[in-house]
Amino acid sequence: MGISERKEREKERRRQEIISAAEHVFFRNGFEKTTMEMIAEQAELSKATLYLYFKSKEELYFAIHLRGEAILLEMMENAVNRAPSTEEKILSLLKTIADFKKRYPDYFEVIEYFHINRALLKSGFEKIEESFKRERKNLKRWSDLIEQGKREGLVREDLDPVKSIIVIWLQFTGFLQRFYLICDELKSEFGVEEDELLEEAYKLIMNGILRRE
Amino acid sequence: MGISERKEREKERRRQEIISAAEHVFFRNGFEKTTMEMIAEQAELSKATLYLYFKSKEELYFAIHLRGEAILLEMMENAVNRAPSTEEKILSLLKTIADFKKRYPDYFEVIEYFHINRALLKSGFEKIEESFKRERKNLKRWSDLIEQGKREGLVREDLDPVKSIIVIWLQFTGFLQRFYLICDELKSEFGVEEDELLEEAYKLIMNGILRRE
Amino acid sequence: MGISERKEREKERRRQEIISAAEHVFFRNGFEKTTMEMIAEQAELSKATLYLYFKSKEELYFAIHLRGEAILLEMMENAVNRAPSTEEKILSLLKTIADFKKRYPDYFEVIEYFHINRALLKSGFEKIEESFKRERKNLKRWSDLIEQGKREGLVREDLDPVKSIIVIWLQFTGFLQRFYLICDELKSEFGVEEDELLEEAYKLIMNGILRRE
Amino acid sequence: MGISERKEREKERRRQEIISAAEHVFFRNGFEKTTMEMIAEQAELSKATLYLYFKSKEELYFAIHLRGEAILLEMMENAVNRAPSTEEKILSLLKTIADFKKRYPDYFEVIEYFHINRALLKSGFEKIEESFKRERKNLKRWSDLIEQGKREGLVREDLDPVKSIIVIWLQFTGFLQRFYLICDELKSEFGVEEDELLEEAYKLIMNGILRRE
DNA sequence: GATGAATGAGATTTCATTCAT
DNA sequence: TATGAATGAAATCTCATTCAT
Repeated sequence: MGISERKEREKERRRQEIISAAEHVFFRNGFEKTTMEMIAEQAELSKATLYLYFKSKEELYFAIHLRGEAILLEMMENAVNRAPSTEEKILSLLKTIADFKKRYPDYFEVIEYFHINRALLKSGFEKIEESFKRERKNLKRWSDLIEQGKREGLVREDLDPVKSIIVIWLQFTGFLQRFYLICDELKSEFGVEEDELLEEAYKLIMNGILRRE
Repeated sequence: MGISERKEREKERRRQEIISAAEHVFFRNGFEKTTMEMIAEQAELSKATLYLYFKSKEELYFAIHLRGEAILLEMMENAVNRAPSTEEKILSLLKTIADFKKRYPDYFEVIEYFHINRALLKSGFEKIEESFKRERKNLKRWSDLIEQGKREGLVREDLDPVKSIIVIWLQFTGFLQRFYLICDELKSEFGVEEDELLEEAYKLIMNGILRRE
Repeated sequence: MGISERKEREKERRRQEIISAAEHVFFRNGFEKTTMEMIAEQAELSKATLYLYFKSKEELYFAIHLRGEAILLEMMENAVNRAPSTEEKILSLLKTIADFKKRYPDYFEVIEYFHINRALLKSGFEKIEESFKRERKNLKRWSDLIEQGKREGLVREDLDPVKSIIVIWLQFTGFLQRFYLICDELKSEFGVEEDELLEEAYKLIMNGILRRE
Repeated sequence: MGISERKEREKERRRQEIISAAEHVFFRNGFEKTTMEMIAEQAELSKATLYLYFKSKEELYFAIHLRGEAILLEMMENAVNRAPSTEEKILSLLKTIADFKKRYPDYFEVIEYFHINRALLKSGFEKIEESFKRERKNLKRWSDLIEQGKREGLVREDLDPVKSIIVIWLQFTGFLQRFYLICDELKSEFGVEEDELLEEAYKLIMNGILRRE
C-alpha cells in the first residue's frame, strides 16, 4: 500500500519532469519547431518513453497549458480576495493578468496557442473544451464584480455586466500579447516606457467602466 | 522601351496571379498546412516557377500581408476623412477595424501571423520591419485625433495622445481577434449577440477617452 | 510433490489462457498487425508476463499453430478410421481437410503462415521443423491408403503411392486456401456455388487416382 | 515534340529502373521486411524520389506484380497457341505455369501476396481489382479448352468446363507454391525428385479430366 | 522565363523486447 | 511469478528548396 503509493508518486514526478523538459524546449522554439527528439534529449529519456506518458506532441503541449492555466487562475483568485474594495478588485484583476504575462510570458503564449488553434486541434481533444469552460465560468464570476460595482453606484449604469467583462477580458489579454511583441519598438520609437503604457491602459479601462467621480 | 515595359507589366501580372492563387490556398489551410505544391497547382505553374517570383514560402505569404495591409490602411484613411467630427473620426476608426476583420478575416489573420511570429522569422527579412514602421507612423497620425479631441475639450485631459492611441489600437485589434474565435460560444453560453458585444466595446472605449458628456 | 504438481498445472493453465487470448487477437488482425500489447490486454496480463511464457511473438503464434495442427490431425485420424472402404477413406481425407478449413479457417491460416514464412523465421526455431516432420510422417501413412487401393485394384497402376499422395495433399490444401479467398467473386462472376465447386474438386481428384470403373 | 517524347521515355526508363531496384530488394526480403530506405539505396536515389514515382510502398510492390502478371499471361498465351491438339493445349497450360514458377519464383510470390492480402490492402486500390478481373477473364477462356475437349470426346462428359478449370487452376498454383517450399525436404525424406513429382501431378490432373484412353 | 526532377533532412509514432523490483 | 517502466531501432511519408535544361 505504501509501495503502490510511492510508485504512483514517482510516476507523477517523472511526468512532471517530462513536462518541465518539454517547457524548456517548447518555450525556446514554439510548438511547430520543437521536435519530440529535442524534448527527449532534454528529458534524458528516449522518445518512446515520452509516448508512454503522453499520447502525442499536442497532448504534451497541453499539459503545459494546464500548468499555466492553474497559475493564472490562482493568481487571479488571490488578487480578487485580497483587494478590499470592488474598484480595487476590478483593477487588481487587470494588474494580475499583466503580472502573469510578465512573469510567465511563455505560459501566456501556450494558452494563446490553444485559443488560436482550437479549430485545428485533432479530434478527440475534449480536455481543451473543459479548459475553455473553466474560462467562461470565471468570466461569469467576474461579471459579478461589475454587477456589485453597479449596485455600489461605482460603475456606469449603462454597462451590461457580462458583456463588459467579456470585452475587457478579450481586450486586455489581446493588448498584453500585442504590447510585449512590440514593447521595445514602442520605447525606441515613441519613448514610451512599459509601465507608463500599462498605467495608461488601466486608466482607459477603468475610465470606461467607472462613473464620473 | 515599350517592350521592356510590357514585359515588366506582364511579370507583375503574373506575380499578382501567384499571390491570388496563394491566397486561395493559404486562406483555406493556414500557413503551416499549405504546401508550395498546393499553391503551384492552384496557380497552374510549377513549384520552381514560384521561386522565380518569391524567395521563399514565407515571402509569398508576406505578399499577402502587404495586400491586406494596403486594404486596411485605405479603409481607415477613408473612414477618418469622411467622418465630420473628431469624435466620429475616432469612433469610425474603431468601426473600420471591426469592419475589416469582418470583411477580410483572412487578411486579418495573415497580419496577425507576422506580428506574432516576427521573432521566429528567418533572418534577412527587412520588409516586415518596413511594414511595422508604417504601422507606427499611422499610430502617430491617429494620436493627432486624440490631441485634437483634447483641444476641443472632448477628450479627457489626463490622457496622453500617443500612449492612449497605442493602447486602444492594441486592445481593439486584440479584442477582435479573440472575439471571433469564440463568438459562437459566447452566443450559446451567454446569449450575447455579435453586434451587441461590438457596441459594448465601442461604448467602453469611447467612455474611456471622452470627458463627461 | 502435490504442490509442485499443482503449480505445474496452474502454469500450464495460464499458458493456455494466454494462447487463447492470443488467438482472439491474432485471428482478428493477423500476425503483423497484432501487437503484444493487444494480447496482453486481452489476457489481462502485462506484456512482460507474456515473455515469461513465450520467448517471442513468433513463438506465441506458433503455439496456436500447434493447436490447429492437433485438431486437424485428430480429425483426419477419425475420418480415416471411420470410413469403411479404401475409396471412402481417401475421399473422407479430402472432405476432412475441407471441413477443417471451413470450421477453423483461422487455424488453417496460421498453419499456412508457418509454411510460407518458414524461410524468414528467426533462427533457433526447431519446433517448426518437428511439426513439418510430423506432416511428412502422416503423408507416408496416407500413402499406404493408395498402396492398399492399388492392391485392391481400385487405384490406377501407374501411380506412385508416395508421390501421388504428396501431390494430392499439396494440391488440395492449396486449392482450399485459394478458393475461399475468392469464393464470393466466383459466385457472382461464374454463378458457382461453394459446394458445387468442392464436389467438382473431389470428382477431379478421385477421377485422377481411381481406375476406370 | 521529339523533346517531350524523349523526356517521357526517360521518365519511363527511370520508373523501370526503380522497379528493378525494388525487385532486387523485395525478392530478397519480402514485402514487410523491405524498407523504402533499402530500395532507395539500391536504386541510388533518395527516398523522396521513390515517392515521386510511386505513391506508396504498396504501389511500388504492385508494379512488380504487374510485371509478373504480364510475363505469365504471355507465356500462357504462347503455350496454348503453339500446342497442336486440345489435350496438348491443356497440358501445356499446366507446364507453363510450372515453368513460370520455376523461372520466376519471385514474381510468383508477389502475385501470391496480392491474392492473399487482398482484404487488407489500403482502400483506393482499384488496380488490383482490374488484375483479378483479367485473371477471371482468362479462366473463362481456358474453360473453352475443356469445352472443346468434351466436344472431341476427349474430356469426361461429367465435368463442368468452368468449374473444373477453376479447380485445376487453384489446385495447381497451390500445389506449385507449396511444393517448392518443401521441395528439398521431399527429396531428402522421400527421395522424390522435383521433375518426378511434377510429372505425377500432370498425370493426376490429366487423368482427372480425360476419358478412358 | 519555366519546369521536371531530385533530394536532404527530418517528423511523428510504433513495437518487440528487456530488466529491476 | 508478475509487472511497470524504459528503449533501440525503425518505418513511412513530407516538403521547402535547388538546379540542369
